[in-house]
Amino acid sequence: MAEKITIYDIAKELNITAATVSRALNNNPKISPTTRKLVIDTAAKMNYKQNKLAQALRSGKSNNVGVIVPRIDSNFFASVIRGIEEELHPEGYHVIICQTHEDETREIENINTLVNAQIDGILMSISNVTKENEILIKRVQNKKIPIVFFDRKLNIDGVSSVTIDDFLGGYIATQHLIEEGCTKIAHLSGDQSLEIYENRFKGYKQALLDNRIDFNEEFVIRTKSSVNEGINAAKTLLKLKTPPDAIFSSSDFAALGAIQELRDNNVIVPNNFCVIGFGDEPFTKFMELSISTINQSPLDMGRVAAKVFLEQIRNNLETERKVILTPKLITRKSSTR
Amino acid sequence: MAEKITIYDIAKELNITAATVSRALNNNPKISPTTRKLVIDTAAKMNYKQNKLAQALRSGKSNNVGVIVPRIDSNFFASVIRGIEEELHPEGYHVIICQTHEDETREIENINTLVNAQIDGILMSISNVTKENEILIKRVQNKKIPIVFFDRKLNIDGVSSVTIDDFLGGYIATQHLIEEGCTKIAHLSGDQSLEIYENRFKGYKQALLDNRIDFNEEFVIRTKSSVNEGINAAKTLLKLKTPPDAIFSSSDFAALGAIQELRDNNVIVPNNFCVIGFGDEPFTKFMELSISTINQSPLDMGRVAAKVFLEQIRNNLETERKVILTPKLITRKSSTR
DNA sequence: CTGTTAGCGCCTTCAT
DNA sequence: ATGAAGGCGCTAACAG
Repeated sequence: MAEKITIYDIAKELNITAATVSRALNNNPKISPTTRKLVIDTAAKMNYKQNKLAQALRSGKSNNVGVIVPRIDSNFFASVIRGIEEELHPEGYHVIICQTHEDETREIENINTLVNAQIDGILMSISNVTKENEILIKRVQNKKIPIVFFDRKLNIDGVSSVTIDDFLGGYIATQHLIEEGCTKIAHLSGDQSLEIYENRFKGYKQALLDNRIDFNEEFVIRTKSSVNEGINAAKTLLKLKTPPDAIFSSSDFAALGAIQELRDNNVIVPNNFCVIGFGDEPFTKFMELSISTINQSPLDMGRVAAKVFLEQIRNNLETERKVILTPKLITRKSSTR
Repeated sequence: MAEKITIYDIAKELNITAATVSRALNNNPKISPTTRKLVIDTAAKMNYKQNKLAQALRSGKSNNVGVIVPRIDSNFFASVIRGIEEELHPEGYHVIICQTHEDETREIENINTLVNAQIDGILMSISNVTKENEILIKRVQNKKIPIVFFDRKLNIDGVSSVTIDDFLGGYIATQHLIEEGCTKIAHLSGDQSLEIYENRFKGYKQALLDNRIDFNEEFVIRTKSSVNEGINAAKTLLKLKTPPDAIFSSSDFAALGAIQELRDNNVIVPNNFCVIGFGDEPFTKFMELSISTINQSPLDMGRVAAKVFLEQIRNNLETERKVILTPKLITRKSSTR
């Protein structure tokens, strides 16, 4: 009862050949309706299940795609993956998850093992911008394996990507703070070798410029995306001789930390100090002092990335697509007076 | 340059046979060191990559495991998956993600497609308790495919599981509220056909009993795990002629909703009303009025589930394991006076 | 130590 | 409309 049933078993049962069984099962037009029905029925009766592995080896298509992210337990990446899975599942693809933990070696290793596993495509958010992984990715591209970047990308000709307009995100966040009356706006930035952080920073600067506000180098602090680093950044900022009156943080977590530190120093948010984050993490909405932020629609990002992948597969990678989604300003209490 | 290199190409290059190449590459002892080095070197030179698909078909081992969860974009499941991935990756396994969205049909379909894809095991959190999926799971079990349940399980002989002690979780949460001086404790429960919710409820009742507090049917409200349902539940509770003075919620989200509604009705938390949730979702810690909760150590749960799977594989499923992790009480502001 | 053979399960020419 | 044969890439059994 636990035996593996193959098309040969069905063939033997019906005194026909495996090829016929295969054809019947695959809706091949040149097969008699009688035989087809017979085959399908006995296949069901014998509880036959197609071995996808054999089919994959034969066809060169595994129906698996690899998704590489820094880590999966962040709401952003989990949501993107959800979008990818939901879009790809109906098309018969499985989603294989890999994490890099921002580690360059792991990133390279993940790409290699996915390729060896004969995945049909890679959707990834880059962790490290290095020559080495760029070379590797180009090599994968040469093997005609579609690659789609989402969020954090590398600029490579012919490689598609789905991102949001981070420049615009930085711009509207800053513009919003200015409209709320803030003039001394600090910026908590991430690693600017990653485009997303560079662009948010540029958007920030442009908004200042457009409003004739001087850019102040002291107001820009490099932080990781964590509550603690936000706390430290706020400490630094408060020590300045002319401290800022607002923060645009590239990370919701850092924004939260900053708010905590501000409050600990009796700075009243938002009355005396406005804060806006980036990412629309769930907690920003839940706080009593809800945190303004920029929404990146991760679910859509995943869906679109998946669609781009499907398009690539269907058009033989002829079309390179650089999709740019529009960030949405979410104004909440932390920046509204 | 983008050609697929196989062991035959290497064999031809060296005027030996593919079998020898295979042996050399697989560290087969009976091969001369000279040949081995030669093979390995030219393999590297030719940029040979093993085709895992062929190996999988040949060996009957795909080195893929399927993970089925209701959805991936919840911190709990994402963390479990992270744990699974981290434990299994070094062992050469890939993790395939499937979501059910609590839909019974999808759950069954996911199991089937994973089996067809020749995965080496299934780790899952059950979405629906039905005869149908129990039968299917037993059938998978008969095929000698290891199954490991985590968190939400089915009780099936020979199928391993990793859960937390939900009874204890419900008990210590309730006990804590009692120790804070609460006597009229309500309970927001999930779907009690799922063991986890049934057991949390039982733990709640036992704690009441042990403290000689009468159980009040009116105080138990069935909610889904959402902020809105928490709000509605609180509304209902506040309308009672003798409303409760505390809530033990099986869900952090419902707990949050309840707190919001309480505050909207000028009930002061925690002074006049204590609330404790379940799950230790990130936001519970971040709130200004941080929410007490029960931690389920999802990362460990994932790791242990993965270890149990590996054990099953290695021992030919001979050992059935029912691992029960200990929940941790996290007391925060919402329940501490 | 290495070559020969065969087969994992499937599908797709090429014949008939 | 169906059968025969071969191969996707790999490895294990059997020889020698």
